[in-house]
Amino acid sequence: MTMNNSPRVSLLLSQALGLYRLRINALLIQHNIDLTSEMCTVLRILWKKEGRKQQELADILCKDKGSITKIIDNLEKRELVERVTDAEDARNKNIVLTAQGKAMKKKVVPLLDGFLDSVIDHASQADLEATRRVLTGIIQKLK
Amino acid sequence: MTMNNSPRVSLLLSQALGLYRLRINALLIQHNIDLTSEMCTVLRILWKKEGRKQQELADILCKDKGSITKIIDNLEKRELVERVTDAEDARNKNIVLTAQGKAMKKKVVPLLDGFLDSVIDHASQADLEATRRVLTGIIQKLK
DNA sequence: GTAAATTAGTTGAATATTCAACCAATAAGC
DNA sequence: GCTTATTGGTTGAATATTCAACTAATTTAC
Repeated sequence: MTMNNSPRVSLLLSQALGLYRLRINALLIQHNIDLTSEMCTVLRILWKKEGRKQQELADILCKDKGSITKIIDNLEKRELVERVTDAEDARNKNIVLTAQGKAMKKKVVPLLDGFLDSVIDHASQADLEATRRVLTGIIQKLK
Repeated sequence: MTMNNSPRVSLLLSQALGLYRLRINALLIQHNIDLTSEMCTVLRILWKKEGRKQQELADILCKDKGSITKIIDNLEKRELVERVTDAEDARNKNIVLTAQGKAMKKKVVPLLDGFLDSVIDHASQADLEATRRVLTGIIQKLK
């Protein structure tokens, strides 16, 4: 008789992501940064390339556009980004960074990168590659 | 010069889990099952071993006890579980399944298991083991 | 044995998420 | 050129999540 006691990948995903959010939010509060894990994820995309429209952000993050509307609301409330209606196509709103939003990058990126690296420093490169391969496959399949 | 374009594991996690929830919720609606992905996760634990207390559920799922309170509220509203105050220690509430809650197992488990297996059927056993190893390590580290 | 500390659960506020319904702007079809 | 379809964004309802403050029950310390 063969036993399969491996926990479901989906369960591990849910546990790991929940803990990530928890620790990242605590880390941000600890450094007096008024942001959440999710707001940082959106900001990181904008820090790479500013002026993306909301639907692009939703596509990149595999989220509903309504979700993005509310995160942008919260970022705008903190005066880190602004919505700029596209001159070419007035349906689009391009999200641009304010000076404050740009300045935040220097504080947040090193902090989060350091943390995120430390979380996976126990794993071998081969295992990390396998993990990325599996997760990417899952994402492709579900998208 | 070496380039590292690997996406962050944390980002892949967030994308994959979001898509899982999306597809599972759609699958449940499609089969006229009035449950969410999260409710199923809690039910699956109870189907394995009934009568757990809320704090145990929170520990297993790495969630805040407030989260569990609300999921149990929703399961109770659907008359699938009941809170039974422990006779030994009146602080604990043991969550037991109703007849309906037990019956639901036959419908939900094969459906979800089939789906969850299909999502990872593209991956090799070795890659899946590596993925479980990495995720388990992350969970240990963050807990 | 009573006071203090701990543990289990609930509640309300803030954020996140999806969905469906909606509005506005643009694109396609005829 | 109009009508229709599509696309981008917002909104409100329902659920999920955490946190901090709270209540109630039990345990620990003296």
